[in-house]
Amino acid sequence: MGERRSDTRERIQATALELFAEHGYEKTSLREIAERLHVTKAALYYHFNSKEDIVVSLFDGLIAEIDATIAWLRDQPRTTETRRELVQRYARLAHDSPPGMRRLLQDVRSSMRELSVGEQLQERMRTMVRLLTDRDAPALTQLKCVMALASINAAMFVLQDTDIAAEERHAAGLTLALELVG
Amino acid sequence: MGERRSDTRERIQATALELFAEHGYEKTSLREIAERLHVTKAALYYHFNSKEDIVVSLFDGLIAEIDATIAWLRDQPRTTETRRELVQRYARLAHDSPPGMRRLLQDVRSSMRELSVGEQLQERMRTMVRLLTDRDAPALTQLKCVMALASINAAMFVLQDTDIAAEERHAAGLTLALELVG
Amino acid sequence: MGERRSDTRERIQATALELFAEHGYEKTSLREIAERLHVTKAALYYHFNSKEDIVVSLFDGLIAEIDATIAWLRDQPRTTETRRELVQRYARLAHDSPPGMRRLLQDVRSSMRELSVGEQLQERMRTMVRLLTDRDAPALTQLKCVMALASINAAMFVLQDTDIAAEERHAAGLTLALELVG
Amino acid sequence: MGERRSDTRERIQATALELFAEHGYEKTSLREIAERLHVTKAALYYHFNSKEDIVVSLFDGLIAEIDATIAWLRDQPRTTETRRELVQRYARLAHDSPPGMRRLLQDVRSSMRELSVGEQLQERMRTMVRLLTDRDAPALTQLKCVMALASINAAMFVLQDTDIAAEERHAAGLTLALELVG
DNA sequence: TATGAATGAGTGTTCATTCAT
DNA sequence: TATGAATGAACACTCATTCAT
Repeated sequence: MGERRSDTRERIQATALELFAEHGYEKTSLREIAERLHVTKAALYYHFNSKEDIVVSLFDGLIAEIDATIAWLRDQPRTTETRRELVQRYARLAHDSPPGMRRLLQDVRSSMRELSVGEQLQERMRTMVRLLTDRDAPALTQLKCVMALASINAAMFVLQDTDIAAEERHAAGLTLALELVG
Repeated sequence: MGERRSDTRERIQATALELFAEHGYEKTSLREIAERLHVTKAALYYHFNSKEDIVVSLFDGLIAEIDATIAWLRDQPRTTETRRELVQRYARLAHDSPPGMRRLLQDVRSSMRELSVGEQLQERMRTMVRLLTDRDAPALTQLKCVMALASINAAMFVLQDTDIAAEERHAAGLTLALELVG
Repeated sequence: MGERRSDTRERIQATALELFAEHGYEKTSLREIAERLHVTKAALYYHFNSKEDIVVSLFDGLIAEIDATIAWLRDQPRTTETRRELVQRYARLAHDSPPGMRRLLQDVRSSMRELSVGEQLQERMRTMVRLLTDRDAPALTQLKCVMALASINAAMFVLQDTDIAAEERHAAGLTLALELVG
Repeated sequence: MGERRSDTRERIQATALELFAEHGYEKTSLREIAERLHVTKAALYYHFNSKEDIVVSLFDGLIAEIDATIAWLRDQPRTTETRRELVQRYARLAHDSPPGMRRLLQDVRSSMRELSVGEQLQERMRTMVRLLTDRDAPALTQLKCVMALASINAAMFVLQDTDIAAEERHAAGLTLALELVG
């Protein structure tokens, strides 16, 4: 043997991500996940403590990376250069996430409103914005910061039905984001 | 005489809006709505055919206004001036909607994904963007258009925990939107 | 004026008969009846005391006629001639009933099991059979009697998908019935 | 070891059959079934996908046997001998079914009108009749065929309140059926 | 002769979760 | 490392019925 050691946990995560992205967290039932994996619901509970635990596990790599970014950000001066660098890091993060991840992220505010992980993510976002601008910067400046990050996410979805390629959409998002943080 | 005649329908709508905005459409049950109104669930069904019917009714004023805007838009040349005018109209629409409405709107993409009314609203949004830019405009241009409208919505929510007043947030959203379609 | 005097009651009966025959008594709701008549459910309650009251009213003409037949039957000798005469009367009754009525009759045993009117009708049937044969006649004789009457009802329905005309089906039912009591 | 392994599914079927036979399919609620079994409604859904699924499961042994009979019938010449043989097979089927089954069967036409399984059973019946007689046989002949099978069912119920024993009733039904198919 | 508004009790169904094996 | 069996709480929805107007 050697490094077998049940990939089931990973398979659950992958399937859950697929389905959460497709129908949303609330509308996806554990039954669906289990069925698509040809295991029983109870099996899910062997690997995770609850439904929420599954979604949390999906995000914790990302959250760690965001935390690292925040840590780095704390040591930087609040200059335009820093802001551009942050935008680029964030874009890379988004770009390297699986598509389901990005889709899920998009919905965090609404579908996962009452989940702790939702609150955690939003908290991180707020922190980043706070670290990017003075807390008493004008509303417009702060809004631009927020929309910069939002643009990167949005780019992947809002032009989906056009014939613009994914890479081009991503590039457009990054360009706009950079423009917004000036 | 005058305006008696059971305002229950309106009260249902108001309460539903409150709760949908607070917890999302899916997570709000008819029981909650009924209880908050001190009526039975069955009473809701006297006034509406289904849960979806309630949420639809909340949106249909707005949808009509968007349709009017779209109709107007079709007759305009695709100039910067038109774009600015549209942004202003849209901002006015958003500004005049009750806060719950705006919140609900924010979540249309995710919480109301499988509802016909969700699809309808997104379709309208796509139409507006298509009418604002050439269909073969560069991705960046199109994305800016989308983010312009998004900024107006977002302004109300993303800076909510700061000490910036609602009016100032709204103004910032409008300013950014104008800049983006500029 | 003169003989106006609301035909609503009759219209309710007609519509109820239609729907009861189509979907069965249980599966037909007062809402459906009311909607098809373009009146409110409450209007039904002005004309009838309950849902059961409606179905009872549909049958009471028929029950009266059956009672008359039973009264006549009591005075007859239990001869073949009497049996043939009864069969003919019953066939005429069935033939003159609206098709919905016959269909409903067919289902009395099952769909209206817990309704008093169902029990009443079955009771009448049993009485007729008892009056036709000695109570200690062999099982076969009694069964034939029952099946004779059943044939008349069944004829209208069981061959419905063939290309045999209604009149011919009815005639076949009568012929078989006569043969059975013969 | 041996035959442990939760007989719950079978117990659900037995109880459902009882209740369906007693009050009809529509009037029997899952709550009643569950209560009589001292389980929760949700337990029923562990074993069956829906209420209809339960009733379908009750019939599928019978349907298989009817299908076998039909298959056999297809290979036979349409002689009196074949008809008599069929009647005997059918009588055996009926005789070997639990009483609730027969009762339920009796009501298929009316209480289970909108259920697929109801349509399936009726379809089988029509097929048998078609295979028994030429499709252009006189109405009377076809009707006799139908009533032959009906007699076997009816015999068990119509004389139930007399003091005739079940076995004698069954025999009478068979005798009449044989007489009818000539 | 109706209607508008509402109710209480019920329906079938789905869910996340548990636990002995 | 799983499964079979079950639960309790909820859900959207429908029904026959009532009653003031």
